[in-house]
Amino acid sequence: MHNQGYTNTCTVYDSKFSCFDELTEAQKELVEKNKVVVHYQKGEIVCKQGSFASHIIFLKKGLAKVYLEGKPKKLVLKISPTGNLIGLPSIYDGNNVFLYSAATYADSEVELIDINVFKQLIRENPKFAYRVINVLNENTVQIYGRFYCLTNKQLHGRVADILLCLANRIFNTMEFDLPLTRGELAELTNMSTESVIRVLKDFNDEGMIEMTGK
Amino acid sequence: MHNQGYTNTCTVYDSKFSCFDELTEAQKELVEKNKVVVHYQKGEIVCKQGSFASHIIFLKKGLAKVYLEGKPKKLVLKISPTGNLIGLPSIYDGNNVFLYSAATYADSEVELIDINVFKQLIRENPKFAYRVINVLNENTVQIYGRFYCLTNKQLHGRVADILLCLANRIFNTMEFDLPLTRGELAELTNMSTESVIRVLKDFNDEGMIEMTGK
DNA sequence: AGTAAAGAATGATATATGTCATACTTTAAA
DNA sequence: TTTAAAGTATGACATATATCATTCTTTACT
Repeated sequence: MHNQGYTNTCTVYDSKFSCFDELTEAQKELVEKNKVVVHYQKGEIVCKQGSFASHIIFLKKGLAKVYLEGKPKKLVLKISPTGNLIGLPSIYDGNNVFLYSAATYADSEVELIDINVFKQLIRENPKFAYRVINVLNENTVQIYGRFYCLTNKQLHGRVADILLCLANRIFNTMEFDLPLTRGELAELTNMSTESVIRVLKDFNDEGMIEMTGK
Repeated sequence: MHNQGYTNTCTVYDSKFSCFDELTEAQKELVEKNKVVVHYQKGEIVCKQGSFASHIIFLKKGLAKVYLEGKPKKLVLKISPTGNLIGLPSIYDGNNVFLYSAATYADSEVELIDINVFKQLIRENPKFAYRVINVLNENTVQIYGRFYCLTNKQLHGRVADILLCLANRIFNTMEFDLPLTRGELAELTNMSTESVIRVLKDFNDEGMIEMTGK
């Protein structure tokens, strides 16, 4: 095995923290009054990089990918499971724009919380703010690990990382039905579909994984 | 030209925000009392990834690179000029460890601020916390751009990005003495020294840049 | 000034990985 | 059930980029 970084390399970002439990009843009410629930079907775009960020997105149910737009291809930053916030980095003075796009991997339910309300909560509730900082930093760890992985590991390592990550964080078991196409895996690992196929075949041949069906 | 992302790709992270002006006099005093000033020579390590983060680092004077440790090579996350904080992502409950290493590019002066004092300030001054969030998010924009650049652009694009970035953010002019060796440029662009040399030569041959001396 | 060490330059070669073309298989839709 | 579309598989090939060996140049030290 080649290059081992010291850092975590998981793609799925599953936050330990929920900032909302730090809110007072009155503040929770404020959030309730200033949010909207929206349903998305699989594959739909939840927010678009560069567009005006009028709200923070709470993924109440579902699964989403968060990615940077780009030609010739996007770059997936992370997979966001249920319970995560999307759009936190848009809390940035002078430039209220989504830093990234997000799209659902499955039918999802989302709460849109007014960004100004969110900002107000930060400014009036320091514990909440502290939690938000924790969430942001947790996210940073994740992304840095992935940054290292995609820039310094090669095909086999990248695919192995993703598979392990999915097993640990999404399925919680080593045996699962892969709900992603090879093309989607390719997008996640920043490589070509053909390469994914070949690497998967190698793993299968070496007996590192078992594949049944597709 | 090949692949153009929509995102900023600069390596130098120069923050617009200083969180400290949001502090009260008493709080500023608290910081003064709980900080230590340390001098580093060029090339010295300011903080080490994985070590216990007992303090936040304020780069009072100098220039530093912030990078992830890794075999076979490190990954430079950003260049931090004077006035920036290093170690903010270590504010993360349960795991007070430096997420990255940092080393100076030049003789530098640094203020070490007790991390618990810093955390306390966040918890008791929401405006300060809000500023910290701004700084973190500003950093995130930067890193994401760089992430895209290093994963999806090729040699020539990456070198061009770095040169432009240095010109814009460090030297504020298009004509400057490059204080970095080809090897250091290679580290910044995540490529081999030889490739940097060749790309620079190409740029020179095409008349895109002028090189005099080394 | 002389010498060692570090950096720069360049060509030959190896390797990882993407691209393209084609065929096969599964899934979904008419 | 047939058909079309999407996904999977595989081989040949192209290309970007690293690696290695060697030489030349600059810098720094005694």
